[in-house]
Amino acid sequence: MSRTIRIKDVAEHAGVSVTTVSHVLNDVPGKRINAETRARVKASAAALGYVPNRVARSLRTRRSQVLALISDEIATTPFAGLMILGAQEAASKRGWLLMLVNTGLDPAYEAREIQALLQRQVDGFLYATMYHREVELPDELAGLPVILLDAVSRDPSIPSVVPDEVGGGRTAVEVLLASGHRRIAFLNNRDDIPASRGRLEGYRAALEAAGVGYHQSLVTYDASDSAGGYRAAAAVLDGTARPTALFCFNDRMALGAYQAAAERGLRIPHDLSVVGFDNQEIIADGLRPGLTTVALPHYEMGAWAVDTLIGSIDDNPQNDDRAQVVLPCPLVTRASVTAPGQTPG
Amino acid sequence: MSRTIRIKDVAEHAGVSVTTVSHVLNDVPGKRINAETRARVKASAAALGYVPNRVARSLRTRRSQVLALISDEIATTPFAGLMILGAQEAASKRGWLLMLVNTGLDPAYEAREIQALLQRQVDGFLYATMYHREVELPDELAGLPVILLDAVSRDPSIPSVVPDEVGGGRTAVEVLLASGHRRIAFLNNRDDIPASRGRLEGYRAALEAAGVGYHQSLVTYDASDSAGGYRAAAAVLDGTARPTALFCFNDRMALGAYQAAAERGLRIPHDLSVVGFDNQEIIADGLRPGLTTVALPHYEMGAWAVDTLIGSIDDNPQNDDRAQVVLPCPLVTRASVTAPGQTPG
DNA sequence: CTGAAAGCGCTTACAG
DNA sequence: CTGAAAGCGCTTACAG
Repeated sequence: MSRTIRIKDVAEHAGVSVTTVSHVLNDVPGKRINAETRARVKASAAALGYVPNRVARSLRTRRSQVLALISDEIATTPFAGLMILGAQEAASKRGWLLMLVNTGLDPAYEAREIQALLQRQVDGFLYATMYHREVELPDELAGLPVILLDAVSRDPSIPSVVPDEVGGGRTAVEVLLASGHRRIAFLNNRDDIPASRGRLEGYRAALEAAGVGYHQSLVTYDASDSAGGYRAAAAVLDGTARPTALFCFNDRMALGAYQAAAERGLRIPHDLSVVGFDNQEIIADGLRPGLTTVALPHYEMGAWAVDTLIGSIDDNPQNDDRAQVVLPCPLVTRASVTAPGQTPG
Repeated sequence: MSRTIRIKDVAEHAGVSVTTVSHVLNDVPGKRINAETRARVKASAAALGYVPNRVARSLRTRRSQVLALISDEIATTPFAGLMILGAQEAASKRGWLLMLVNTGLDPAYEAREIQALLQRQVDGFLYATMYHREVELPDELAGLPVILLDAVSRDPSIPSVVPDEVGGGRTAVEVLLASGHRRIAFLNNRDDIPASRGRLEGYRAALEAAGVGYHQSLVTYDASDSAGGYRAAAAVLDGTARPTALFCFNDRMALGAYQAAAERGLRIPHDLSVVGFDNQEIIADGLRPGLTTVALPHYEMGAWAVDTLIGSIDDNPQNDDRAQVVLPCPLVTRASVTAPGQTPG
């Protein structure tokens, strides 16, 4: 283990002061430094293998250049990865680092974790939930730089980014309408959450815009998993006026709907078109035929949150960017949608 | 913003020296401090809302109490969450924090990220891959405290933790054998990776231990996704001597196998038993019937790696714990296995 | 049992 | 264009 090289060592090696070394290595603006000196300092730093000690710098500047991502349940959804990845890459691009903390929905534990983060002089916080939820910001975070990620607060002054559920619902139904479907069932999630409310609103809006009547009997509510989708699809498929297409609250429900359709000898997409939501590759790509679905902008939300958060920390403490932002949910076309058959049930 | 409280403020408030404050707040062992003084210091710290500055402490002690988790592709598998969660919770339990970094399999980028971590004085590294792989430790990490997570090095001196693929394969086949199956096909992954080699070895070992002959014709190789499973299952199911049970390399292949079985009018488990691998809830729980499968110990590997890494950092620099460790893959029983039918094909 | 003081490795007014 | 020096908030020999 070679002993660690300090800025002082570089200064001595280059025959300049530590001030000068600091200035050139940090490219401090407004400091006019002789080109030859500058080159010499850089050469010395390289020769000695100098690695700046950022914790010393942090102590002095009171800035750590690290962000904390606090999430309720990192592991419960496969989406976590994309959101974290978006945040991490955005941070990395700007030379920031990301700490990760999981609260497990326990407020006392959460408070302790935030305390630990604060002790490390973390500069800002991403408060994330693993599905679009309404949350209250924990007291410990009040007044600090924070952005809600895939979550929204009732307090509109707290910046947040969430998916455009309404737009996504519209998109899903529009692709079905465009293929000629008129009897489109919506297999909704029975939980009263932003996603179920928003997607239903999008469903209605799309129908209305196309001049297609809205029928309550075509909307069912069940658990947002495969079993729920199976039950909901069975109910709607066995009803009196069978729909020609299904818009499923999410891909897991679509998985169940595929099973219900198969049991009834209905072939997708010829006998029944299906659109999902979430774009969970493992399902949407794994199903036969591939599931046309609406993607959630997890990567984009993570990246947006970090960019905005760093911006508000770097630029001005009170940034005007702070707002409740909504990101679009794009359609991912696979093979589960086609025109309705000649002889609808 | 109230101005920040330093240890000096606590000392003045309590009427003692900063040395004493530091000693009582850190419970420095071997320091006998008057109980009354101790109480007074604690009361002052609480009254002032003192929050120790860990970066100052880090600068002084050269220890950050933060670990870095470097992974190749955080977002590519749904497992990432559990491994990260295991690592994060283990770290948190000991008062450590976790930084997260993604390399995207780009060595130049990886080198830069490691550099950034080093500048922050990170104490140790978890080098993780998102599926069990053989890796070479990047040069930048050589000589530093590091543990390979779900990855193994050819260099046995580099500690690592991976799943027991062989044991998992055995377990999967044993449950089938115990139900009375003798013609068990193995739908293997065609990639030459530790998982495919290990699970095949487990398959053979289980057959041999049961006195059941190994037939090459019952082992197929295909892509490790749903389409691959579909093709592999179709091939084996349409063959001359149809198996009564399928052991699938992973749950995604099992998903494809379910589809192939359904198309052939084969009911699971009555006409065909199926065992998967990975325990991807979204598939294993979403399928009808639920898929009996073998779980990968992602949470446990993450926690083990952190515990061991912190242990080796805290205790002795050169710990004897360093070894290549293998963790068991437990069976998760659902509903896809039963005794073979009276009239096997 | 308690304290004065050095020092961790930086940045940054300030001076020249 | 360059440098001497203070100070960020801690910990820790060392002394008493």
